Amino acid sequence: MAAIAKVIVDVPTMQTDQPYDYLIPADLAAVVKPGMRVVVNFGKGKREVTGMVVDLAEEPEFAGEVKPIVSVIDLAPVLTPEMLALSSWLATSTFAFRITSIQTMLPAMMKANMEKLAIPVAHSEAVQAMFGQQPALNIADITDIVQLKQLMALEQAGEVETVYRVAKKGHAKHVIVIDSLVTEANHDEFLASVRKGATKQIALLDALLAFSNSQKRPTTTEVAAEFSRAQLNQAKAKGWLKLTEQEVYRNPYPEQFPATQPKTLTADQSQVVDQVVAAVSANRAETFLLEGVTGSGKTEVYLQTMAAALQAGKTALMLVPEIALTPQMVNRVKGRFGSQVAVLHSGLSDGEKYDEWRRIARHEVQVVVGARSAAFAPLDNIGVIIMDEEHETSYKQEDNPRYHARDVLAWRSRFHHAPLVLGSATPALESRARAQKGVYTLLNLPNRINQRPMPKVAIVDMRAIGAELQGDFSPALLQALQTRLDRHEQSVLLLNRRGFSSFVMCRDCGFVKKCPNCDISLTLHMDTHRLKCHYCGHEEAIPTTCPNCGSRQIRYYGTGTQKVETTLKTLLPEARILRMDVDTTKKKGAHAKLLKQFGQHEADILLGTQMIAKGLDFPDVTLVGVINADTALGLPDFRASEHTFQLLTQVSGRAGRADKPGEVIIQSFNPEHYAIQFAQHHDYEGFYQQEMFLRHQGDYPPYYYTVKATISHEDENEAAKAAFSLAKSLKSALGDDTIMLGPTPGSIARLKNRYYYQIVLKYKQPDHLVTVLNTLRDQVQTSSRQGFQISFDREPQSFI
DNA sequence: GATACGTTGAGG
DNA sequence: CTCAACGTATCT
Repeated sequence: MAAIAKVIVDVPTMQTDQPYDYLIPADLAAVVKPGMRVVVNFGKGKREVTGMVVDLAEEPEFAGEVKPIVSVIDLAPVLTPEMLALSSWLATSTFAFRITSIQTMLPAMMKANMEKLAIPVAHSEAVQAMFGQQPALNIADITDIVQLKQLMALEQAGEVETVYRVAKKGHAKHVIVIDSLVTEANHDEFLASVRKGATKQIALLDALLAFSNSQKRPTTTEVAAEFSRAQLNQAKAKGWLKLTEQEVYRNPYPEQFPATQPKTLTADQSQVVDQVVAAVSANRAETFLLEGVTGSGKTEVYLQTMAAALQAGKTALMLVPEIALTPQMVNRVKGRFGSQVAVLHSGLSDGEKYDEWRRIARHEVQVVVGARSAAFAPLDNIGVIIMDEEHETSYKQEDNPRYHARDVLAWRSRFHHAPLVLGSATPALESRARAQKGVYTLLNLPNRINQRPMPKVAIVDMRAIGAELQGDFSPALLQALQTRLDRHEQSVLLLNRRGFSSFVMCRDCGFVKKCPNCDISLTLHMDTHRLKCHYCGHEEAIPTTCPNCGSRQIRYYGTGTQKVETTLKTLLPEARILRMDVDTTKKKGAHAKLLKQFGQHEADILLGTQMIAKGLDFPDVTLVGVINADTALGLPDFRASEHTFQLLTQVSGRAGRADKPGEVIIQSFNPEHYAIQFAQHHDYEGFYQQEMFLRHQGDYPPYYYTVKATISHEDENEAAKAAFSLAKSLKSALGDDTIMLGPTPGSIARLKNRYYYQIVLKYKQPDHLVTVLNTLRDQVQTSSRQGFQISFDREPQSFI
């Protein structure tokens, strides 16, 4: 029997990011297993922390005193061996702490809260006055400063002790079910025992009789409006009913879903399904890139491959971007697989997430659909993994651990020997390039279902309009909107909010000032009134006239949805407008509600930001307008063209999904830009070729991997010095094939009184770099003074 | 992250 | 000399 447990403690710092040896007490010997959370003493004081058992051993590795485990939190492991291994890989590959990785795999509700308690040890008068009958005081609850000071004095005097304890949170939800014992036979007998005029009791008896007759077992909460708990308890004492406590799952989707039948596949679709299913049957961890135009029936392909995995007695995991996880989407999956489905996304409450998580862990479901974090769904025996809209940037987590869901899924695909399907109409360049190299198997769905044509895309040159421009609307777009209003058809208007007001553009010629060294747009800094390059640190004054055409119309560019809505209301007073942006969708369920309203034709125009580009399918939408296609193009981001192309293609696919032909109007200051040109012709492959050429020229991904190192300190000089010394060490440790940019000050150079500097590395050999960065990080931490924070972000989404 | 324990420096 | 204030090594 193992005597030692290797425990990762919940203290997320660099120095404690390693397993600690703890003695397993004899009475817990048979209980403690890897994957269980435990409570241990850590450090010198009486401090309890939670930890995760990651391994067992016969003998301690640590030479010093080994403390015993205080208690176990779980009765069964909450992490499978797979998840423990995954957490270890995640920590090293993202430079995150092991405990942080572990915590992202568990539902938020399982994160234990610590409470700091004051416990009396003497019985003095002062202690009596402070505590009264209470055995302990929770220090966090004490708001009175005077009381707090008294308590501190008592601790000094040794009359009070402070202790850290792990506070267990409420976990499973329980309901109390009412079993009626009232029958036709005994109803009158019970009635006779009740005092005359006791209307409530008589009503309760009648209700109970009704429950018996209809075989209903209501819960106490369901009848709370009519009968209080006190009344029910009394009735229980009289033998009218039985109360039983029952654990329930919170059901976030209580409605019944209309069952959907598998659709007949087109020849293209069957070919794709056959290839993936072959990999499922062969237990082959093959990665497929499914490139399918909007409307080509990718979802049906997903559903049928998942069905095949289930048929083989396996499970299926499907990731969808948060904003695409609409009720429409969920209905479709639940309709096909019914109660075998668990749904995980950020819209659920912590309790709901916990319950869905447990249903998965207990093997009660075979299919999981969810957003990014669902990549860690505790599914066993996975047969197929699907990632829809694989190019979506929301798959990358922007705080620690900075993982990309695609990498996590690839890991799990290898672990389970199950195929991974990456699907998109506009794959990320990295993915498409891997398919080119044969790392991924490329699958194509080039045609729309029912041979529907792609919508016609018109581009309006905003530079040529001048005085006829009304707000942000060209005459052509206004005219098209008016036509839809007359025909009682609907329109979708996209306002590209990316890069709002962060750069300077000429209103006359569309010129955007670029960095002379990096060929990347300069970012506007309002604090210093200068333009800066976030790659190399180049800086210059804001021009007053356009360097290209001499116009004075060069200014900050940007527009908000609210402003557009106001102009639109004056231009088209009879139009009913629905605005969808971060402001109007903040509340839970607001997103779904707005879409439903629009689906029921309660508005003529849906105006919104990127979020309207996905997951909506309305037959009456025949016009899609893009108010400003260019905003993202001005961003200091080498992926700007890619994102613009993806967004325009995506939103174009929203027009004319039914029998009515669709029209797309794109307003642009750069109509000849290749991203806009290729989007106009729905030409992903053309865009891919062109963009790859430019990436090659600029030494950008996918030709190079990238990593962003950020170093910060309270003192600006220290931060700068550390950044430059880090740069120096990097230069000597890395080969000539690594390109280093910076150090430059962070875009928000000061944040929470800390100064940030960053270095961007472009490199070819990922394994070597990970090793170098990991050792360097440890060196910086130990050899130099404290006060530094250093973090690495692999394949960052933003370089500013 | 929290703690005990070291080193400093002002006040007596 | 005392004590608090600050810095820092350590946690199994």
